[in-house]
Amino acid sequence: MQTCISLYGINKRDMFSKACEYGIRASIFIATNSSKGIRVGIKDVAKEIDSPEPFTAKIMQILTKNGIIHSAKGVGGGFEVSNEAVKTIKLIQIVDAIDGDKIYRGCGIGLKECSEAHPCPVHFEFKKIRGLLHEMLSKTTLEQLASGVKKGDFFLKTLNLE
Amino acid sequence: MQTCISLYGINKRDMFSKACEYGIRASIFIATNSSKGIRVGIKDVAKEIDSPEPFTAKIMQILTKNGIIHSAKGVGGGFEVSNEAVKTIKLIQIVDAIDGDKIYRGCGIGLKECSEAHPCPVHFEFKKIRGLLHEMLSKTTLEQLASGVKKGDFFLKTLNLE
DNA sequence: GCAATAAAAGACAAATTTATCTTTAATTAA
DNA sequence: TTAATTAAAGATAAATTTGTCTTTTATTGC
Repeated sequence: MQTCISLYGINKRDMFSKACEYGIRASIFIATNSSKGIRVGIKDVAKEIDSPEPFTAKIMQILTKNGIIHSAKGVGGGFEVSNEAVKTIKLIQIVDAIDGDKIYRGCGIGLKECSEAHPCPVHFEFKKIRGLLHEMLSKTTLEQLASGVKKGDFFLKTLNLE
Repeated sequence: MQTCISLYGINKRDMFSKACEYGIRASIFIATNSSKGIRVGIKDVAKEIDSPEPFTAKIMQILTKNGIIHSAKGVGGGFEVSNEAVKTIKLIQIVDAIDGDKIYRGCGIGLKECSEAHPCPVHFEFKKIRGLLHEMLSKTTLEQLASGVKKGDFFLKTLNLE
């Protein structure tokens, strides 16, 4: 008979949604190719970032509508990020477009109204974390991330997929 | 005709799952009462933290199984946290039991393997955020949170629930 | 023991997120 | 102008998370 300690995570929750994770990885991959003047198709994207193709296509549509990436139909078409855009696009724009801003603005324990005047019990500690997250997302450009991948310092998928 | 900038969040995502938010709020509420020697029933809990009663009951079961709160059936029964437990139980135990540890351990953009040796593009920046989150969750005790609520410094629900 | 109380457990349903498939529209090249 | 290519759009399906309801089990007071 055991006292039953720790059943571990009924939910297996990441910081960002799957859609957002794919969106970030895809944007970076597209950016690395755009700098070489190469447009990439949805097949390449899904293959390179190890994501389900049709779902990834949907996310590409959202990113395109939000002006984060550009798409071209037809022969030789595909996705790209302009040389100017890659410098100005920030990670936060991708997150906002897919997961919204609650992760770095909302209350940690879900209160609709949570402020200095009416704080939840974790408000002041969470403020620091949200602040750091917000700062990081606002500062990081697609170019920074893409250049690291191009140099081979960073990776967009695991080598041995299980 | 408009260029269509920012559709905003196809997902509306919080830092923690609803289940986890309810679990934290409920635990704090129970703790504030236990310190006064009062057991609270599921009805009181749901009412006080403004959550759906049956769903909250499920979460209470998880917290009970994980030894975070204690439950007593029958007349005069309900939920409580012992005076010793309230001092030792950390926020991280509630998060682990419900959302698991990926939020403060997993890769920010969903790589199965992401480490110093094989880092994703946001690895080093995310490490700081995850670290701060982990530190905060590990340090914060139920007692700290409950005492703030008892003193009236912190709140577990909004005043005007539209 | 019996009734009342209250949580546990299990089955089920709704909503959201993730994933897939098919059809349509746009573009290019011949 | 036609065929090939490629993303967009729309419909649908599966999985997960959230939420509800009913039945069972344990405890208390009488």
